[in-house]
Amino acid sequence: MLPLESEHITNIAYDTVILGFTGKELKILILEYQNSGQFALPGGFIRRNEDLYDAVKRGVRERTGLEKIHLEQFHTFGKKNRDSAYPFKKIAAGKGYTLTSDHWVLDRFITVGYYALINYNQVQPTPDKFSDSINWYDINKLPTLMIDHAEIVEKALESIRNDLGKKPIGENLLPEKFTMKELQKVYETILNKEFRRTTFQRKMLSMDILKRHEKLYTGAANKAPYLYSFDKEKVEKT
Amino acid sequence: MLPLESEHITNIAYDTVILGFTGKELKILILEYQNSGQFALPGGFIRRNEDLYDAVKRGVRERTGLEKIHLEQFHTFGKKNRDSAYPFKKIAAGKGYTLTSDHWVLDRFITVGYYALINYNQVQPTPDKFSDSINWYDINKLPTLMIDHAEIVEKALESIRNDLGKKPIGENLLPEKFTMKELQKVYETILNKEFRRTTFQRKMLSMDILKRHEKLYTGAANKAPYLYSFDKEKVEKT
DNA sequence: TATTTATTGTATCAATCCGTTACAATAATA
DNA sequence: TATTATTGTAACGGATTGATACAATAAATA
Repeated sequence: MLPLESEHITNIAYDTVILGFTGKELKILILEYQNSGQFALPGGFIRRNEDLYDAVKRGVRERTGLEKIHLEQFHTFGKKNRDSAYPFKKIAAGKGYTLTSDHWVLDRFITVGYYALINYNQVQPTPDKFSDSINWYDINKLPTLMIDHAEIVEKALESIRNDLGKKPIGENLLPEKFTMKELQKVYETILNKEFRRTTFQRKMLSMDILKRHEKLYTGAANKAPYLYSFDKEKVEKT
Repeated sequence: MLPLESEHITNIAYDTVILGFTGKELKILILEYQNSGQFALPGGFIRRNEDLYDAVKRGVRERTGLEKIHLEQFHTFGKKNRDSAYPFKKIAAGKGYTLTSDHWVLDRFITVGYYALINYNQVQPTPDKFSDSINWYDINKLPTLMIDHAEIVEKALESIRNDLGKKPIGENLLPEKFTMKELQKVYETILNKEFRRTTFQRKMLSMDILKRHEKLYTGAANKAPYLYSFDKEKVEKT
C-alpha cells in the first residue's frame, strides 16, 4: 500500500501546480490527506523505469482524468531543510500506518516543480489512495500548505507570467472556442493587471494566431461577440 | 577517494554550464577525465546536509576560484535513459578503480542544470581530483560530450537568451567597466544576431541602468568611447 | 415596429517607439 | 593642420500603441 523503495528512485520527487480557469478566477488543485490536517500539492515519486516527465503526467492523469495537458517544468527545489519527514509521518498516521524512522520516504527529498494548465470544466478531481480529498481553491485563498509548497505555487505563477505570450497558455485554460473577453480575462487574471479592451483586441488579432468562428448568442441584450479558437498551424509558426 | 554514498543523496546530481566571454566569443568550461576520453560538464553530487544551490556553488568555486558568480537554475533532466553508468565506469577505470556493479554512482541519476556567468579573464580553471583537465571551449566547437550534456548546453543557452534583458547578464560576463561596443558584442554573441549601433546605444541608455564613467583611451586614432558600469541600485528597481 | 440599453468591432488621431541616416565631436597620426 | 576611424546624438519617417469615438448589433421594452 505504501510506495515501495525498490520501485522508485530515492531522494527525488515532483510536485504539480495544477491550474484551471473558471471564467473569472484562477483555481488550483490542492490535496488534503486523511486525518492529518495536511494540505499539499499533488505530487509523487518517480518509478525506477520511468521518465521524470512521464511520472508527472501519470500523476496529473490519475487525479484529473485528462490525457492532453499542458505540462511545464519550472523549478527544482533543493533546500536541505525541506522537511517532509514530519508531514509524511502525520499522513501515514492518518492512514493508520507507522513508518519506521529509516523508511525511505522520510529521507530528504528534492522536488521538481511542474505546472499544468487544464480546462476547469472538463475535470472531475479524483483523490488518490493516500488523500481523502482533492479540491479546487481560489489561487488567492489557499489553506496553509505543507513544507515549502506555498513557495512552489509562487514560483509557478512567476513562471507562468513569464511564459504567457511565449507558450500557448490561453489555449489550455480556455475551452476550444472562447470570446475575446474571456481571453482577455485570462491574461488579466494571470498578470493581475487590466488591459484596455480595444488595444487588447487589436493586439490579439494582429498576432494572427486566432481563427474566428460563429457568434455566441448568450441571450443578453447586446451585440453578440464572435467565438475564436487558436489556429494551431499559425501558433506553431510563432 | 571516490564520493561516498553515506555523505550524499542518491539518484540526483547537478551539472553546470559555466560561460565566459573573451570580448569576442562565448566560451564554456569542459572537463576531460583521465584516460577515459570522456568530456563532461562540471558537475557533482549533493551532500546530505547541503542545499542544492550551495552544492553547485561549491562546485563552481572549486573549479574557478570565484566566490561571486551569477548562478541560475534552468532545467532538470530526468529521462530514464540518461545512461551515466557507462561513462562513470570508464572514468573510474581511467583512475585505476573498478566500481562494483551495485555502486551508487552507477545508478540512475536525475541532474539539475545550472548556468554560471563569469568573467573570463579572472579565472584560472582548476581540475578536480577526478578530471585531469578543465578547459575553455568555444561554444560552437565543443567536443562530443557524455550522456546528454550537449542537450544540457543547448537548453542553457536557450534559457540565457530568454533571461537576457531580464536578469543582469552582461554584468557577469563583462569586467566592472566596459564600453558600449563590448556590451553590444555580448548581446550579439548570445542572441547570435546583429544590432544597429545607434539603436542599441539609444536603447541601453534609455533603460537607465548604466553609469557613465571616464573615457577609455586605447591609443587608437579615433574618438575614445566612454566606459560604463551597471548601476546596481537602478538595476534592482527593474 | 420603433426605441432603448449594453456590449462589441473598428476607425481615427495622437503620442511614443524604433530603424535609418546624417553629422558633429573627437584621438591619434601623417 | 589635415586625415582617418570611431563614437555620441540629433533628426526624419514609418510602425506600434494608447485613447477616444462611433457605428453595429441582440434582446428587452415601449
